[in-house]
Amino acid sequence: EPHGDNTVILSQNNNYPLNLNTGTDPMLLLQNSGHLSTAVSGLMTLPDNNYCNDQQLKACKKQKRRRLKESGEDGEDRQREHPFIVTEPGELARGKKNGLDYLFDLYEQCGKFLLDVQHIAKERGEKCPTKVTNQVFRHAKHSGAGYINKPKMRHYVHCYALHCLDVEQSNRLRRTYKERGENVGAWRQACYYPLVDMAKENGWDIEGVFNKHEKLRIWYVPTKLRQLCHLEKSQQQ
Amino acid sequence: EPHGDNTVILSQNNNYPLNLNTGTDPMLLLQNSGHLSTAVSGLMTLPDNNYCNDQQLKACKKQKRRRLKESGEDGEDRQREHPFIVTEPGELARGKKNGLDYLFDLYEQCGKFLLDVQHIAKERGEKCPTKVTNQVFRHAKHSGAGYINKPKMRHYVHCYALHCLDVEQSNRLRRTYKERGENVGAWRQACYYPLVDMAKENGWDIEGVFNKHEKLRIWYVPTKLRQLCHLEKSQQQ
DNA sequence: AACCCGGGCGACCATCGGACGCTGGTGCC
DNA sequence: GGCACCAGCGTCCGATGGTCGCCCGGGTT
Repeated sequence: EPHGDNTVILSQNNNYPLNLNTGTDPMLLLQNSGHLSTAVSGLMTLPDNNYCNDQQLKACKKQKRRRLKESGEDGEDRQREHPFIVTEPGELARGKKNGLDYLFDLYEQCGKFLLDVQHIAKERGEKCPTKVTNQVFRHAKHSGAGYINKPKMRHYVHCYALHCLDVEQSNRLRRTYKERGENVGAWRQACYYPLVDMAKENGWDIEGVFNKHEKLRIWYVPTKLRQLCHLEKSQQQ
Repeated sequence: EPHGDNTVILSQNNNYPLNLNTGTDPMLLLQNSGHLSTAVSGLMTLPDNNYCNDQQLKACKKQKRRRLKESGEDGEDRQREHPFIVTEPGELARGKKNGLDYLFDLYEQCGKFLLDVQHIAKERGEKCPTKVTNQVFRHAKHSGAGYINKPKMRHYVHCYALHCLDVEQSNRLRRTYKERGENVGAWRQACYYPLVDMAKENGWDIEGVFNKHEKLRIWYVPTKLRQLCHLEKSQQQ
């Protein structure tokens, strides 16, 4: 049973979120303060998944995608990036994989691209973004950084956040997950909970947590993280 | 020759913007520092007015509008608000008109509605707007403030800005324009230039000028004002 | 070679900020 | 009453933030 990021599963009988991909509880792998997450009854699907389910529309979309692919200018397809694997700090990924240091460097690159965009905007007297926007991704692509794209960067923001806010804990988490042979998805899920802890210590203001950190301020707080904080807060008292 | 807000006209032979509605130069009415606006050659239309000019589309739109009006539920049309007139501070508008104190009060009301929306968002763990957004206008409408709407509020933001940042000057401007029997459009145009002055004193950072003021921070800087600042800056040196 | 797992990212959607210009209220003659 | 003026705001538009799930790379058998 595969599940996407939209499904956050909290176990019924203990206080920790359960990762279904591996069948192991990721929180057991963490030496954190460990008093998070009160009981939640059953599975929880957080987002209001209102995507259109119309059959014809879906078929149409699929056809369009195929058509684009086939007609595509003699197949000069951009290769997709190698997938990430869980690596220790400083470790280079072997084979056709990318490591997490590289992932985090992508966020630093985006920060630089944002600075570019801000300078250009100021020069032109246009409105000046404070966050990494579509415009920044477009600028990155035009500047030759075709390996940067919005869905990827948004997907791992909270992982980068943990890396920024508590390198020690982030590094520990990486080592632990690597050791146990967990996949990237499991590591990514696990990154949420230390952040919820930090939000708690900051009066549940996760936005504020991001804004206090120079490098984090430019990233939107992921919906999922905000929801987890809210859920946890309302369970707490 | 009527012209909309999209046309900013700078006279060729003096240093001040010219208001075409009245044929009088609004800057002559201002006792401000008065060293703004270097020469600009000829008429300037600031926005890139890329509106679709297709005939059929326009006809279609017009028909749609008419249809909506005709089919409209037995004509329980919302009456439009009385137009604003230039009033002195404290002066109540006579007849079927509204005064400028009332206009500015609308901005205060929007500020309150934003606070509501922020509280609700925080309660629900949703993302919390820092500016007056569509959502705030919707909330205002639902709360019975049907007289508040986005186009109106955006139209006069810079007038409210002047009122916030320098009541004295704002009041003087109102009195002068009233005295001379200028219409609201002329007064509104005149409000731009003192703000450009302030931006100049603030290193041309109009965004910063807005952000420093508690009540102004929640309003987007109008495009036109930003453009005027940019134009003025690039003429200056 | 065949298979399946899992994750990269193209493409979609609701909604946003922003603006135009029609419509009709209003005062004047 | 008729007319001309002008501004309120309904309605549109391009672009945004946000996300899904198709597709295929890659490792395993």
